[in-house]
Amino acid sequence: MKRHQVTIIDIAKELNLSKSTVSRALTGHPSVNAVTRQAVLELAEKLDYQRNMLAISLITKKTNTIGIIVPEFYSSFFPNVIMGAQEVAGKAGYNTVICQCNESYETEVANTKVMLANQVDGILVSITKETRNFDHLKIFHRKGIPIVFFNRVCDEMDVPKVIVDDYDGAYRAVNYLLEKGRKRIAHLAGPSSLKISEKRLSGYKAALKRNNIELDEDLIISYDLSMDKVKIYVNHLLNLERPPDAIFAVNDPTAIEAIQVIKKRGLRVPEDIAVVGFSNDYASGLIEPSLTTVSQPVKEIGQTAAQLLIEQISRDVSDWKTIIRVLKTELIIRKSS
Amino acid sequence: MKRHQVTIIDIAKELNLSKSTVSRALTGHPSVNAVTRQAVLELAEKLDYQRNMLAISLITKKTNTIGIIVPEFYSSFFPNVIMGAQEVAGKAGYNTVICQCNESYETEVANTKVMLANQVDGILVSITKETRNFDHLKIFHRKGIPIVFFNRVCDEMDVPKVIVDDYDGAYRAVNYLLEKGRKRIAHLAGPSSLKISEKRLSGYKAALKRNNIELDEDLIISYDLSMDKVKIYVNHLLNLERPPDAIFAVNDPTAIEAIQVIKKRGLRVPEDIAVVGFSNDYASGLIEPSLTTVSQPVKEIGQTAAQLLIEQISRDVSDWKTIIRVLKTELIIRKSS
DNA sequence: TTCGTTATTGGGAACATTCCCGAAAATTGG
DNA sequence: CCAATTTTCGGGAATGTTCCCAATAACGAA
Repeated sequence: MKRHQVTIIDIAKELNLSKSTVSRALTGHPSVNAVTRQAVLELAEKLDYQRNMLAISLITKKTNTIGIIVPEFYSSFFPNVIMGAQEVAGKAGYNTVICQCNESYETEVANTKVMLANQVDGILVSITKETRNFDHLKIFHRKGIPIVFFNRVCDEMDVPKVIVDDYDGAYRAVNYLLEKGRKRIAHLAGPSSLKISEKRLSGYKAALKRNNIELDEDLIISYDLSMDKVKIYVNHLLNLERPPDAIFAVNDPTAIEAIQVIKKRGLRVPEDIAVVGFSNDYASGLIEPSLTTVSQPVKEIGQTAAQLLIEQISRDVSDWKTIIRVLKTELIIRKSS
Repeated sequence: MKRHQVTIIDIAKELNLSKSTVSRALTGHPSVNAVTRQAVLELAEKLDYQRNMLAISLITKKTNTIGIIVPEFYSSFFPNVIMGAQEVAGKAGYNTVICQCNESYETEVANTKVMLANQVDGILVSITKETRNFDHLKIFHRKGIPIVFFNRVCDEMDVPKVIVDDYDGAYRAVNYLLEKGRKRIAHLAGPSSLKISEKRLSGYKAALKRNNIELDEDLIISYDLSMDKVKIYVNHLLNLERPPDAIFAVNDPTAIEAIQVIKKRGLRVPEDIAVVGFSNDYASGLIEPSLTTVSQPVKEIGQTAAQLLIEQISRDVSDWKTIIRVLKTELIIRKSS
């Protein structure tokens, strides 16, 4: 049973109209008689007519689809950002194609090709920890397809970005630890390829400086965010001659992992060593002791990113804005500090 | 600067060929001279030609896209299933459109329309807690678009399904609690509209019966999975004249929430009351005490679902199979029991 | 040389729509 | 009642491909 899709031509024939008229009636074009329109609409309803978006997109060169490329689904961060983005995209009539890269640069490039082939009207992207070359993303810019970065942004591209004030968040977190009397604060930093790592690191450094604490490079460990390594680094820190009395982690999963390791060693959090994370993931309120962390307005990140993208899409290529929207963080103080 | 998309006609003109020949060369059709093909391929490369999938899909009536509809992104469950599904779909050359419904029936129906409009080749779906009417999904069946359910399946449709043995998992969990000497085990059940709730409930009942424990209806609370209600129900249970000494929750978020409430009341887990969940979410290993739970092969669920769907797509409508794939669960014993 | 074959290629319909342009019909004003 | 509009509609090109059917060229064989 080959099912023939109902087309405007079917409707046209049945009503003795031309496809042009049916098209106009369906799209709400003003120059069509009210009765005719009514008849078309009714028949369309009756035949369960569905407009063929493929054909429409082919002509209009617009798919009403945006792509979202995220590096991972490990924590609750990206799923939540996506929810925010989908919410405003959906309201604006855009569909969403989501790609998750498993933190792999190659997958990111491949996903990028998928988006291109699918002719998305624009993309939202947060890069993987491996991404150092941005040619695959610059293609979009060259082709006139809007792109908006969020969270993990690309510094060498002049496009809109949605970030939080990582520097300030880190600064406040470390400052808080110092106020609480901590003297030796270690930092489990992310890879230097990511701007967020750098910013959080410099916030950390600034807080120390402000409090006249000398920077001890031994206490700064930059790693690639693969969770299995956390154990090694935390143990390394605890084995130092003068171990830290606090750890500021680049993100919550790292902080959570660190707490596990510390507890396993028989040390107490926060008595022996305080831990602070970044992001306020779902899990951070659950772990024992609950994690002090710098909370990001996750959903809002997704919303503003999508909004910016949609504005960009409707705008003309010539006057793309390179807005950088910086959202506020909030220090959530819990038991781990 | 209006950017003219490079088409096969551009290539054809430049090489003094017809678009037919170029098309054949590009698609690897055998009946085209080796030199011609080479020339076409090279020029295509040089011009950065990209096939227009819209046009191709319009003709072939195949978009190479599958849709995934999930009820929520709250826990790590669905993101992980999606990762599994995307993995096998991607390898088979399929793109993925993901929709998340916020547990809203209406959003699900809307998302369903999106999928239809986008002409997906098939969909993977797990219904919302509100879904009781399945007309919006039956449409796919009628239109000859394959559909595969996973996790939260629809009982009244004869299509492939991927589930775990919920009955068995619940049975083993409750049985374990009984072996540990618990006498009054409460069950925080999910809404009866979901098959998984029912199955887990009956596994619970079976385990009690098997151990000659009389069923106490007061200990069974069926709720709608909205987290804020857990507090009320757990408190209600603890206020009973003969409060339970264990709680078996329909899923991990519920169990985790229950633990929080119990702890807040000053009771100890598991000494005063044991808690067991279902799914082995990311958070369940982190909470204190760590949660005993029935683990599901999450990624595998996504993989098999996608596999089943793709088989269905390539198959002819006439001989669709209605396979039900039941995966195994595993009882993960941690500190909460 | 001529005919039958095979290897290549071209032409054009089809896919479902939109949109521009012109034509027919209806309405209005004087 | 006729010209001038305005309203309403149809025709056909265009979107970028695929695919079927011919047509042309080349190449042997008779």
